[in-house]
Amino acid sequence: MNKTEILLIDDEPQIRKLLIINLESNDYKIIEAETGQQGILLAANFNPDLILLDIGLPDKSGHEVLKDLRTWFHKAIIILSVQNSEEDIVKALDSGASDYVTKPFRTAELLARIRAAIRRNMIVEDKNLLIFEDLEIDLIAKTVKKNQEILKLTVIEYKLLVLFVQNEGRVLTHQFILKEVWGVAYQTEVQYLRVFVGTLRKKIEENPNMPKHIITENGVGYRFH
Amino acid sequence: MNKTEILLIDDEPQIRKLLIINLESNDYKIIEAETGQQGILLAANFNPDLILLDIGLPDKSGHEVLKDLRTWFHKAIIILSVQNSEEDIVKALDSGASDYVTKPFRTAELLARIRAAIRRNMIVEDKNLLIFEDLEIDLIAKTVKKNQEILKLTVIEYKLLVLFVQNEGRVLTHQFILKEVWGVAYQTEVQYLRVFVGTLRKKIEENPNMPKHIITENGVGYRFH
DNA sequence: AAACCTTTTGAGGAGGTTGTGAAGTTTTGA
DNA sequence: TCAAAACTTCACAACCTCCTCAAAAGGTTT
Repeated sequence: MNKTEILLIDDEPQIRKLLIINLESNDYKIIEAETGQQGILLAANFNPDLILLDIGLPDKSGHEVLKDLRTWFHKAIIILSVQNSEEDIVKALDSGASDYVTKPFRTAELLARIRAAIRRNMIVEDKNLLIFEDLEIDLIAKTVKKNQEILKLTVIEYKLLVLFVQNEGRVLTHQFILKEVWGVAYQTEVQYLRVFVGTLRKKIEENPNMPKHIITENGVGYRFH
Repeated sequence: MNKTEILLIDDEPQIRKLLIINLESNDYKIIEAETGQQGILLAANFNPDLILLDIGLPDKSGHEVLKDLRTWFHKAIIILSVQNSEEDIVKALDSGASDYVTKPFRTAELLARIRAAIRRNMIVEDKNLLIFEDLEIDLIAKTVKKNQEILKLTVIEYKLLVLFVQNEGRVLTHQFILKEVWGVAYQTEVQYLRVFVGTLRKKIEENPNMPKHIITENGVGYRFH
């Protein structure tokens, strides 16, 4: 039988040790990471059932790691933190954290929250490889292929495409896209969007004049199909 | 528009009041229950998107209410409690609670946990589709299909159609439609409406001369069927 | 049935939106 | 550090949407 895998991202060895003892005795398989960078890498390789993420990491803010993971990792992520500030909790939950537990935590409660989070996982199937006819987007490897050939996309082009494919069929307003890709401060810069939709179409569309993937919704925004 | 509905089961009036003010200002619709029995009844009637359940209820232990609800209610249930005992938390989570928040709670955190729980609901939830014979309107994706083919509607045409379908069977006066679609200042511009009903019919009707969806109510307005 | 009012339909133009090439500016990577 | 790549900004042509007007068709009332 396959054990449930948990990826533990935390820089403090003593905390890791404590958690590993507890988790292993509850029949979980643990993968350890000391840094956010390493954590992201291991998450991609092992595709664990749950991630325990310490928000106070040395290399990268835990919040950034969380956002990064959430672009393609759809299973449970529980935040561990010495921070108990409301702001931090709200930020983490709104970035897609499944739960937020403050250190020092009570072991039985943490285990119960892990069980609850894993129970909810069941429903979510992960979709890390998205295929649309001639297009193939691998969210883990962060690569895009058109007819089996790898395309070279810039950072913004890639973000834009991921936003589109994750909202396939839905009409996305200019403002929404700008907010998601560039940030809240850029919500009025519709021209950026036009330029980048143009370059993206040139790369992903068979015939950029007659786009079949990125459809213009006049006066509103765009829709991906 | 459809607001997210939250069922609040708590016997303390002042807590209810506090929560209702906060939740309503965040655009949720609240249903109140004072007892567990009443809560179960209202949950069955309203099928809310989330339940906030006080574990310390007078009539029935909250744990029993939780178990009862979970036999058929599969959306989010967040436990509120003055109890902070680990045993209680573990018990609630293992009985199927989505989250456990101790009183006194911090409002922003509770709101974030509510958002997180509702976000997870979404995955299971079916989409908001309106179907009228050959017509299919997806209010979330903002797309309209006729015989499975996506139609290209302008902003005004779409607004007009949504207004019609949301008032199916009802006679809508010219003034009402103009007010809703164009704004209060346009209530006398009946001609706008006539022209747009014309273009909309061309797009959605099988035979625009013999419309079966948008029916003219002479001298009054239109009716959708 | 005639007169009057309401609705449908089509054409055309004003004004706004979109796409695109190219010129600046900043960032990235060797 | 420098060159290349990526991003931002601009200008303008092409396009689309909405409104206007007018004529024709359809309904209602006397």
